[in-house]
Amino acid sequence: MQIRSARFDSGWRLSETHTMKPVRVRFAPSPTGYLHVGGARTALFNWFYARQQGGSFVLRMEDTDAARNTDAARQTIFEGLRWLGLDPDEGPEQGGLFGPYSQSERQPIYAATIAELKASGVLYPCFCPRERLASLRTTQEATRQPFRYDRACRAVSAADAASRIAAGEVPAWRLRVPEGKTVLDDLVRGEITVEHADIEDIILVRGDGTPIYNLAVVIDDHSMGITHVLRGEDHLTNCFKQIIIFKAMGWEVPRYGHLPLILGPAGEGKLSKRKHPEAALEHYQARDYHPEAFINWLALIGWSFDDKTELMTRAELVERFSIGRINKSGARLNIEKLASISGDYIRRMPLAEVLPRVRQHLVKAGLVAEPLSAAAEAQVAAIAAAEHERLKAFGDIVEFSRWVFAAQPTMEEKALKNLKKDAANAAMLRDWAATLADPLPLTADMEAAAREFCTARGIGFGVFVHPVRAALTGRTAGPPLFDCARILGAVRCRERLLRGADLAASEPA
RNA sequence: GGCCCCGUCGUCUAGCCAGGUCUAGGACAUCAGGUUUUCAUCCUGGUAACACGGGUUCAAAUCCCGUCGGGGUCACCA
Repeated sequence: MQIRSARFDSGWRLSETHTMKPVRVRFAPSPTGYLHVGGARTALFNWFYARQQGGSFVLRMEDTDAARNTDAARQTIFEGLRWLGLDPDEGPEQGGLFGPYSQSERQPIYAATIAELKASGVLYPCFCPRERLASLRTTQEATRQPFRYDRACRAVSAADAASRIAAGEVPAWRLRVPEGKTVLDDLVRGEITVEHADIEDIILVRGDGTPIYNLAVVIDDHSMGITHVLRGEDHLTNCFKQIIIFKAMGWEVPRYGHLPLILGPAGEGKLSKRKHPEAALEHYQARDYHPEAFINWLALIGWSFDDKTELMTRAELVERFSIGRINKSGARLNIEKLASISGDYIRRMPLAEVLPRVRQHLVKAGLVAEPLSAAAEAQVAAIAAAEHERLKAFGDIVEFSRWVFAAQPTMEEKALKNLKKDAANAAMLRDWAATLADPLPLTADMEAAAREFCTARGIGFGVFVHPVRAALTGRTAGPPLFDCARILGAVRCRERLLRGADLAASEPA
């Protein structure tokens, strides 16, 4: 099979692979304490590809930096992937033939390759003290030179090096970048060429003998049989160093595709958790957007199916995803679009499925306590039904329904205004309260009665509705008025109407 | 600063490889109108973009060059 870039889909250009080997892709996050949206999208695209190609989706923890590696951080990633519905075929939790799946446990695997690299001279020892490296950098910055190691230790002879090591010096080991250039045929960006003169002799092995990221990935990707690497564009410059290592070891280089970065809302650099809460997946999990909507939205950042189709099921996304249609330019997050899509998905759900999701949020927020009485269950069901079409995310229910659970509703300014708008409002509220039967009639009957009530008083329905809504909910927006009334029940309606009457009659502050 | 990547409505994008069918399509947002007791939903309609300059060509959003702008990366981090 021929090697070619698959930047464009043309039907007959079917191949994004260059071998007949089964596709093996990986998601290799670093447990930093949160799952970045960009990482989530990377995981998603890899998962799409694996599922579509009948390949394997491997999860690997890049936790060689022990300081940041905590169990909580790992759990955040596992839970994030679960929420997204991305099940790894192999990983720390599920194991597999190519384990272990955490770099911190793979040191023995690295040792052999490191020894081979040292023996072949691809790695050379660097005895430069950190202070020298630091001052070198400072000088280069000041003189506007490229910030690169000056390769001083390449001049140290093997014999010298051996004796210095014997004398107790502990060198770091650098990659001896060969002459020439490297051409990357990127799956999303096409051919990219970099001259080796522009590549630094980076440190690959620490003084303590452990490999640096750029070495560990190469060894892992090779030993795990990874065929395709889809990752963020921030790895593009690393890629050339990695390819050099692959070639030095005589290993087959996987196919690479570098995804465009997700930028801050103002287009200012990549999203960082410090500056943007929406950088972390937990942000979306907490509000609880519809997960299927979320992956739909995420898939649309940097990828598209055609010029029209946006709403797609998971199965459709798997079927339609193609690396060739991944964009090259960075994208900003459009959270409002997520809200729109999620609201769409939720509206299409049967109420019976919305109810438990919504219920769970009310419990979690402490608005209702488990176990719920039959009356409370009925009330929650009524709230869910009433707010269903307004939800952009399941967690929205909490703010939407606070007015129900408060002893008396908090009055919004506009609601208070509606209450005081007419001098006759206080009397109207009291009079209507007096007409209320317990239990309250069905909404249609209540409305009919209310309209008659208005006609009898010679007022328009609108004059009635706004103050009543204010008294009942303290808000100006919400479900149909009589639904609100029934959620509260006759007794609480009366209480609120009377209090509303008092507020309406009180002097403006 | 070196190297690398990118540049279509406010935002996400289709179109670019194989130049004409593009008076540039869709979605979100926004504006106006309709439905509605509010909000939401739903329906209708509108505003809004090929970064700039050259070149190639009968013809350029599409190809080439340059400029400008944005981003990434340059740790004994990942």
